[in-house]
Amino acid sequence: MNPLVREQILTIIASIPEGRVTSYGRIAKMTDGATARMVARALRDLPSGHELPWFRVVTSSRKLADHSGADEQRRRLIDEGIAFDVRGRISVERFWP
DNA sequence: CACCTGACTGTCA
DNA sequence: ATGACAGCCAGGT
Repeated sequence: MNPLVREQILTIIASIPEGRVTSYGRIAKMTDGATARMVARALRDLPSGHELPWFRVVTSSRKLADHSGADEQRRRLIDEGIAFDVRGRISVERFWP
């Protein structure tokens, strides 16, 4: 994918405040032409040891995306004060921007 | 080149 | 509310 767009995606994720989340689609719209799937791909391809708060990216339906790191993601979000309702959804007030 | 596969989404039954 | 589905499109086979 276009390296500039990739950089935009990572920069946006890096700026998500602690205790807040945002969706793949929202991030995509903030970039110059990326789609939600491209955001997902960019996250999947992250090297280990990076500093990005990847766990603050969730789906538009306010749930965690279906992937192998979902368990860790849930823990890390709970650790920073984000609550999940009985159906595994996050309150809209937690969304950023 | 054709076809398949997703860390997704908006729409609709 | 909930699930199915058609768009989506870069990468891999």
